[in-house]
Formats: sequence, structure tokens, C-alpha cells
Amino acid sequence: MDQGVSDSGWRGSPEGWLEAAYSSLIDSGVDSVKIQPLAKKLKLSRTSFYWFFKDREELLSALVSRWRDKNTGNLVKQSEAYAESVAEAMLNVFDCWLDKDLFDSQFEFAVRSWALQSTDILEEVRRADHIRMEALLQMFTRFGYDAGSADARARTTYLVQIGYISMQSKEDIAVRMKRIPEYITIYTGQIPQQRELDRFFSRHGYKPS
Amino acid sequence: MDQGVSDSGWRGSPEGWLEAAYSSLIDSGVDSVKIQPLAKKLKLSRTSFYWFFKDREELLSALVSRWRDKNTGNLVKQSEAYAESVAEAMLNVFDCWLDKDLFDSQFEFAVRSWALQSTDILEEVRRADHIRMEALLQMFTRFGYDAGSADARARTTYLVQIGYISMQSKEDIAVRMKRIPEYITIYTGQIPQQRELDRFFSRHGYKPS
DNA sequence: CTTTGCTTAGACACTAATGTACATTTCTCT
DNA sequence: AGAGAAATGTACATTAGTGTCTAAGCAAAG
Repeated sequence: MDQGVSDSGWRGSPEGWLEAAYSSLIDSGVDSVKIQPLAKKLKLSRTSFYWFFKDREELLSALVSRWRDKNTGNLVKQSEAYAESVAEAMLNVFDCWLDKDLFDSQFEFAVRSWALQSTDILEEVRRADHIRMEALLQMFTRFGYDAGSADARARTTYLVQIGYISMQSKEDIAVRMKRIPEYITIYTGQIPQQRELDRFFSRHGYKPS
Repeated sequence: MDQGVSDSGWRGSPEGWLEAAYSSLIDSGVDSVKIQPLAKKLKLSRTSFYWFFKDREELLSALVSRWRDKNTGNLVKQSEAYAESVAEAMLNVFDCWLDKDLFDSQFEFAVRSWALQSTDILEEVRRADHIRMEALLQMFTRFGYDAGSADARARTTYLVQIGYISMQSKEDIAVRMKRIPEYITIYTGQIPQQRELDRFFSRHGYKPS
């Protein structure tokens, strides 16, 4: 039977190590994901790690799977969601940038940085980029943009976000919300309806002043 | 007297080590910048390093200075260059993205990744982002955009590029050139004149088919 | 032809990490 | 309560890096 993460006396578990690895990865990069330090944080013996994972490599693979399953999946899903206008469709995509459950920016950045030192990861990242941009391209095409325009707009939408992530800025949600209408206008070339914005704001629990 | 980098029998020099460090940094990240491996590559004794640099830290600092001096300086300069229209001004900025002498993308990416594991570097990167975006904001303001629009456009311009860098894609110059007019249209909201594009293409040695 | 100022290399002490072998503890089930 | 599986810990061998100290090499200036 599944006995959860922290059931009885068992202090370790694959999930525990993975969680610690994740948290180390996102705030200091792959090279900080080392068994000895993780063990210290978890207050476990270093070697007990080897009961759950073959070696460090296996732990890192688990981390990549986690990233792949989360970020790309949700972005594609949001870009395919129902919408009456491009503006609304764009706002669906923007949900990802504001909701940690849909898209984990820190994770994203850490993995991209990791790609610098591993060609396997670089491959993985490129695959993700392609899938995601393709989904956005589809979205713009669906709303009647011609090929060239749709391509540039899809790229702009995606790359601005990747760039933003790469700035690692920790801005207030209100500051970011204020910029949304302008972004929509630039990306789609159309001014969003007030009711579209209101629907978006409300689902993110934001009240414009 | 200054006797250059590789004058007589002297095989090492501060420049030699710095160059090796740079090349290791841009293709495998900071953690690969280690004295022992660098010495191996340079076919020098590991310890001779300490004649030129106090320690590894000092080498890394030299690397950061190099980055700071190059990338931010040129971007600001290009954003301030003379232009008759926003489109032309944008194209001046685009020079950076196409000319390695003006802006080193790989270096940029490596430093940003480094910021993940060092708060000092993060500070440094944030300072650079601020200075650069401010310069672009100025540019849009100069051409009569209102505050909100100028801000979003400056951010878009800058972030798309940072995002692009972060994709580490190695695309053909022709592929990138084809997208330029669309980008200009999106970023500025105005269609660029053919003669403006021609001037831009020509200075980058590109002939549109 | 020797001194002086660079320049290099070898030897040492240290630290932090990896993974393996084996013994031990603790929980679960009968 | 005892067997066995699940989880942990101790000890060891190994590797790759750091920085310091010291002896020696070489090039040009005197």
C-alpha cells in the first residue's frame, strides 16, 4: 500500500530526496544538487540516499521529468483553451505566467541554466521550446493571422516570458497586472475588451484600483 | 614595456588565463571555470596561475568586469544613436543582436545562469537590466510614446532578446533577418520603410532574395 | 657573467564530494 | 515475539579540486 511521504518512523523517501533536490536546484542551480549537502538538510545519512536512487544521475533525471511534465503540458493546454477573441486567448496563456500551479518559472530558469553544461538537457529544452511555440503559433493562426505575423507574434509572446523569467525579478502582482493590457495590445495588435480583462483579473483575485 | 600576449618564451599571462576562463564559462557555466582544468587546457602548471591572480575569486571578478564593460555599454549606445523614425531607432538596437562585437549573447546567458548561484552576480545582472531597459524606455519616449506604452514596448524589445538568448538557438542569419520587419512592426506598432530595412540589411552584409 | 625579476613546476596539506560493503536498527506481518 | 523487509548508519577507498611553500629555470639589464 501507498504509505505517503511522512507516515511512520521512516524519515526518508524518494519524494523527500526529490523535493530537497528540487528546492536546491531552483535556488542554486544543478551543481548544488549534491547528495552530501541534501543529506545534511534532510538530517539523514548521506548513504541512505542510495537505497532510493541508483546514483546522482538518477535523481537528476527524476528532476527533469518533473519539469517536462509540468511546464510544457500546461502551456500547451492553455493555448488551446476556448476563447472568443485573440485577446481572450492571450489572456488564457497569461494565466500560466501568473499561476505557479500552471507554470513554474524558477524551475524553468534553473533547467535552462542547466542546459549550459549538459547537451542532453539542452536537447530537452529545445524540444520544449519547439512544442510550446508551435502551440502558440497554432493559436494565432486560429484567429486568422497570416503565417509571418503569427510566427513573429508567437515568438514574441513566448520569448518575452522566457526573458522575464531569466530576469529573475520578483515583482508585485499588481505591478505586473498593470502591464497586461499593453502587452495584449502589442502582441495581438488589438486592444482587449474591458470585460475580457475583468474576467482575467477576477480569476487571479486581483482588483484594479 | 608591454610585451603583448604571446611574445617570447613566456607561455602564460593574465590574458591567457582570462581567455581560457571566458571560453570555459560560455560553454559550460561558472562551475567549469576551475584552475586545474584550465591549466590542463593551457598546458601550464596549475600553480603558475597564482602568479597572476590571487585566487579563483579574482579570476571570476575579471570575467564579470569584462561582461559588464561590453554588453551594457554597447546596448545603451545603440539605443541613443541618431534615427529619423522609431523603426530606424529600433533597427539600431537590433544591430546588437546581430553583431557579436556589440553584444555577446553566449556571455550574457552564462552570466545570467551564474546569477542563480551567487547573489553578487544577481545584483550585477539586475543593475544591467535596469540600465538597459531605462535606455530603451528613453528611446521610445523620445519618439512620442506615452509612458505606459513606452514601458511595455521597451520591456518587450529587451525581453524578447533575453528570451531568445536563453533559447541558445543557433539559427541562420537569413532566417533571423526575415523576421526583422515583423518584429519592428510589433514592437513599434509601425511598419518600417523599405529604405530603412535596406540600410539595415546592407550594413549586416545581407541581401534579401 | 651575474644578479634581478619574472615564471614555472613539484610536493604537501586540506576539503568536499562520490560510491561500495557491511552491520544495524526499526517497522510490519504473521 | 520473531522473521524478514525496509531504511539507516559507519567505515573505507577514491577522485578532483583548492591554496601554499619552495626550488629551480630563463631573459634581459647591468
